[in-house]
Amino acid sequence: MATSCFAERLSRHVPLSDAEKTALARLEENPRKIKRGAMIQRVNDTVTELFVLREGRVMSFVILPDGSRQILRVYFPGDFIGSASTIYNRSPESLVALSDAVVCPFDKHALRRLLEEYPRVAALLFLMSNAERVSMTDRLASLGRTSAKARVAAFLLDMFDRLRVTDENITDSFDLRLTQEEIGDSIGLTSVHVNRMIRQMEQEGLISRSNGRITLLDLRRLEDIGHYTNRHKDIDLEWLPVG
Amino acid sequence: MATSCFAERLSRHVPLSDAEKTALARLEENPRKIKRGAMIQRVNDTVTELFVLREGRVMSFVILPDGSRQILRVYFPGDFIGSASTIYNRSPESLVALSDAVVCPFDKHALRRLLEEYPRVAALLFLMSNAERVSMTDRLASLGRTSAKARVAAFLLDMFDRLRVTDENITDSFDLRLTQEEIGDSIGLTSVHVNRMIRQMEQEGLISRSNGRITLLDLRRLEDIGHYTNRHKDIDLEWLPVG
DNA sequence: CGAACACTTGATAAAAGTCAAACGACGTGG
DNA sequence: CCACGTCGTTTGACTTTTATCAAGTGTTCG
Repeated sequence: MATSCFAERLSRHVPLSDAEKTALARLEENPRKIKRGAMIQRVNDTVTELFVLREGRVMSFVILPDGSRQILRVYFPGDFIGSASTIYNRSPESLVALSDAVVCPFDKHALRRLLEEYPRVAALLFLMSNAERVSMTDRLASLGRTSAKARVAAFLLDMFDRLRVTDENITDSFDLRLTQEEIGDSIGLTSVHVNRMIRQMEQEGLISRSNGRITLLDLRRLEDIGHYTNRHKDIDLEWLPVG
Repeated sequence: MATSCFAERLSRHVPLSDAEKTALARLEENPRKIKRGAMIQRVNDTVTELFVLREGRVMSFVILPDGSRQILRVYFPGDFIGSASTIYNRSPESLVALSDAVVCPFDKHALRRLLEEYPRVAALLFLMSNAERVSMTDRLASLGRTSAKARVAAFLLDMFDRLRVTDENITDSFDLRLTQEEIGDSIGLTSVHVNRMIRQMEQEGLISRSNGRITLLDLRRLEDIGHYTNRHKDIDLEWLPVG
């Protein structure tokens, strides 16, 4: 059976049958290498493809008329990208590789056939979609109602916990590999202010940095400052149809 | 066949078979009247129910430790509420009725059975979930990267277009039925500042008000100010499995 | 080596928040 | 039926937060 990044991710939550795994692996039959900074999808493009991200990092974002950018989500290996194009003709967001990456594009009709044949996978994707929605609402509350420092703390914790889902080795430090400008564009701040907040948190002993690697020194206090809740702990897939 | 608010909404996008309509109607077998201000679901409650909103308005929100509130979404009749509880044991958000309302609660296992029996409905729900996600990202960009005035404009347009999906009569005015504080809590502003923006937009001839009813006088300019895109126009459900 | 890029820091400006008070509408109970 | 209380809106004075601008300091990579 072909390896599948996506199946591997999903099977962390719930056991998959071999048939399901094989079907999911078919989505990743066409890996494509992408250079850092390359555009994978442009806003308003007519889109018929979705992607599984196999390696590297990708972001989705929009550019407003005044030139400012809002990063909507940072994707990690195993993530499913571009579900918006199942329902809209034109892409509501752009996709750019944040690092050299490998993405596996597949036609949206391939996804449809998958959902028809494997109702359990369909339900699982529905659930993942709902989880992503909750993740969005968490960030919405962060942007709408918390201070700059709280947003930075929450953002770091979110990246940390998402990376930890797939990488067992992470205990208290991780490579963020985002510029301070990119962090700012994710949480609605300028790079200058992000810098001030990071610096302040470093001085307070909340985090430390060495060449791009971030260490979270006081998780408890960071969670408190960021009003952060780790949602991954509460996931319950008992709801899914039985295999 | 029993009437179903939800089926009616979905069939605006795509034709449903009678069997599908009947199945959807079963979700609404237990209508429950709710008084304005009543709590339907509390954050962190163990939840096993989802809802279809039949009449009135409901909001989902979170309260941060400092007491401030972020409204996550305002729901209108025909909306499907609480999909987060399919995947989380404890509700990540609270639900309160903004007006007297009628909601139809159903067990989350009833949803699962529906998805198993009607794969097309499953796909449709997946799509609706993706549409809601895009709606969230639009608001994220609004909160993260636009001015107070832009946020108010975008918010009004969003409510306007969402109400128009189900109410043919709306041409340029609508009953918002939200306090300025609620608007502020939706878009990350204080009620005082919302008031100033609304007042300013009124003086500039962008909108007008009379006892709670809002008239959008210059849609073009409002869309421009709010960097607003009406997503409803671009929906394409050709992707769905054939009936 | 040098150009490009990211980070850092200070001075100043703009946007939005806070506090406080008054106004108006509405509904309810005496 | 009117007085009063509650709730939402409006307005002004002042404060805080964050953005903007500008100039410097690394760092990396061709």
